[in-house]
Amino acid sequence: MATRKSEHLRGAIREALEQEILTGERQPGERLDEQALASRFGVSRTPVREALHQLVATSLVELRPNRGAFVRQVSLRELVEMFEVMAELEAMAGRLAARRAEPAPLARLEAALKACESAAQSGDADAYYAENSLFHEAIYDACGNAFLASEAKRLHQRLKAYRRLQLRVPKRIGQSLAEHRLIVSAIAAGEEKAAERELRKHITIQGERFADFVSSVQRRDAAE
Amino acid sequence: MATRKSEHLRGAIREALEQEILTGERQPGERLDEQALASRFGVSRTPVREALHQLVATSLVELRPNRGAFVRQVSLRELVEMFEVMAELEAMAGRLAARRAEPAPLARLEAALKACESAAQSGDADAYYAENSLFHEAIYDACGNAFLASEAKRLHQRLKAYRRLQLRVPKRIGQSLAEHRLIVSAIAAGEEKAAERELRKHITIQGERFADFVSSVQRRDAAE
DNA sequence: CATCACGAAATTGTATACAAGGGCTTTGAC
DNA sequence: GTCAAAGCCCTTGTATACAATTTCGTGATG
Repeated sequence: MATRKSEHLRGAIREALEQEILTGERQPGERLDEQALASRFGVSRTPVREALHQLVATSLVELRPNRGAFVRQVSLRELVEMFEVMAELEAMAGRLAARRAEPAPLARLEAALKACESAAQSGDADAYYAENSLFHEAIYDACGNAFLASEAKRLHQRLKAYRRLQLRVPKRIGQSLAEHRLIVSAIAAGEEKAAERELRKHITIQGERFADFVSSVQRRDAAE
Repeated sequence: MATRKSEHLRGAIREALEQEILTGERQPGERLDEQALASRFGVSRTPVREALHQLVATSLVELRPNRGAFVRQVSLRELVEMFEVMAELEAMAGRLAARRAEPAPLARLEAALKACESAAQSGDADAYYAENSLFHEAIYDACGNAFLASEAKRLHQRLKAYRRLQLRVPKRIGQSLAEHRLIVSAIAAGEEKAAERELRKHITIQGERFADFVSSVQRRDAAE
């Protein structure tokens, strides 16, 4: 999409900070100095403050009163909990999509699956990662519940950075793709229970793989 | 709870506006003038703006660029969708609570049920409404997933104003209470499926009753 | 030598001042 | 008489200035 020329400053700043936090460029617990950010972006403190407040709303940033803004520390436990909720929302979306099974969203879903297959064949993990996101969004959009779709996208977005890590696991892409195929055929066939079950499994596996990965890396972390 | 003396202005303003919107004192679509609010609260525009932005994050207020803030118009369709998601989250919380079934949260849940019974006997709809909220929060807290609990509370809060309406329906309180009893016994017995099923039904009924009520009242509304 | 208190510096929170953008009204032309 | 365009006014968006609170440093005292 084209970059809107009249986009407000706080929007641009929010996106920039969001990116930095999600990519891990900004370490959890790091303090975000308003003045420093202002001079870095070449603006005053006002839009920076507004951007930080928006990030607080998305739980990426924590705001201690009269202390400043800090990159929020997300514990392993909380991440596992988030994946658990994500699995439930995805399963619900899949069930509803199977129940409705309207032609147009279904066609988009199958197109997204094909795109995943292409990306998988090319062996490009980043490409598969991108197509994977679009595939899941296609499921949300097919569920016929716009509110559920927006909530699912919100949570998906929050888990984005973490989800990316576990695609590095060998053979995970092929396995993920096989699961995608099962999901699509269940939805297309209108099999609610199968769609729900397969999607729940799909996300739960991601969560477990991720938890294993993180706990093996961050073993040094103190138990909070 | 005691009012914290050092509470920031934007917090107080946010709560005040939130209250006014949820109680319907502020009509949907109504414009919220920054300057007017500032002079009304005896502060400058800055904290008012920050409060409005926070309300945007909770979807209570819509912000049209360079146009100002408006009380968000929630369509009947969107409300039905929100109740559908609420039902799923509550069902999930109930299932997890039944699975874990730890003594302390269970005791709090049973206490909340007793409080509902007392309020129902007194015939005070508002009191039952308040205890009902606490009962549902007790379920969230018993699920052992803090993230799910916070998300459920957030959505519960957003549906608060609408939920309140349909308690006016005669005999609904007694029926609600009976459903609560079924839910608690299922959770206490560790029957995951029963807890999930009863909670889903409980919320779905609320949603349907509410939809009936609204559509009978707002029949004049133009289809958007 | 440690601990507590006072003070100064720095940072957030709020107020005010300025700029920019959009809507509404009025006026002119067809 | 109607439609369109331009200008004024009001509003939001941003910058700067001020106030209040917190933290860290320094010194004095037990």
